[in-house]
Amino acid sequence: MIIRLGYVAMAIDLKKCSPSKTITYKTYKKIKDEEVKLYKLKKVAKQNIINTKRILLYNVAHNIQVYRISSKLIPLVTHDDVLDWDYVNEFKDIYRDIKRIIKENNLRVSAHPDHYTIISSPKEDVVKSSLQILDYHKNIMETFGLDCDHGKLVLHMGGKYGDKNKTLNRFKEIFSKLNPDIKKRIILENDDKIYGVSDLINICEDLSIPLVLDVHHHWCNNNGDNIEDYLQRIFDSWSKEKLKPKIHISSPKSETKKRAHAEEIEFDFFNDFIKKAKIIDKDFDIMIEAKNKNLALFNLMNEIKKHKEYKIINESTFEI
DNA sequence: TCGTGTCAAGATCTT
DNA sequence: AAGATCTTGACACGA
Repeated sequence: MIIRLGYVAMAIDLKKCSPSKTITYKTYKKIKDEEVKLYKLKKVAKQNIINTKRILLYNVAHNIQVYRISSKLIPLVTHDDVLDWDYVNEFKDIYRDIKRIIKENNLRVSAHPDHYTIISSPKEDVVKSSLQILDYHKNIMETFGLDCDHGKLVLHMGGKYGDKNKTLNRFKEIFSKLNPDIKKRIILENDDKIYGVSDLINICEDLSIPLVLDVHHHWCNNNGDNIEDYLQRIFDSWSKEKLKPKIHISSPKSETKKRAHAEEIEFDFFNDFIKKAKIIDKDFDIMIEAKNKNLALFNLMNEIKKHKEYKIINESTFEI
């Protein structure tokens, strides 16, 4: 069983390389001149995209193939009353480089629209803005040269709104009406409070949506279910599209802050899951969601090295 | 330049 | 009905 590790958004040891810089909405609104507004937006966006390219090159240098881009590449793009500009055609040359890096190195690049993107909300305006956010992410995936099979968008189900089943049905209805270019990209992740694996697996099977298992979320919110009873179905939810499954992992921050993400990945927590996945014995990828980002990935690999049953393949990949 | 408070978002819990 | 809380990296601003 071969497993690759990846990380989210930032490479901590790359200095001055944030892909998530922004201007606050409040500050933006204070600017009077339209040209100045546009200049600011473009300047920040360009830097974020260039930094994303730098991070991708860093990943290639460190043999990391699994990566999630920042959800804030283009500042304020999802605000309704912020100037509309052509962020797709503006930086064609940088996108071309990024496309090439991804393709030549066969990188698995995904995106996770922030948790305010909720298409199952009963509020029409929340759904409307969520669709705009999804459209933006689809555009970015396209500029990065990632088609529907490769550039996936991770979403959560959303709130409870008093009735889980009604919410699930609303999701189904809106999902069925989505633009196919967006619909085919959506994958669903279990959350840490409301929708657990057992809530999502049926709808994922019904609608052919891959289920992204978040091991930490399942630990927080599991309805008494053991993950080993669901793993086969979870992995199978990716098979229809012939995709390698991907899961998320993080460690609880502390006894009192169980849901928050810790700086690092605790080996025992990780190892415990790997042992359960070994029963299925299918290759998959793991997205590390730790505060220390790529450094947590390296530190985890260092821990893994100490254990005989793991065979190290490169800086981010091992076999068990 | 440093540290501290503020910012964005939606849902839900608390007052 | 209004406010606090959750979450996150980074802005904004005063010292």
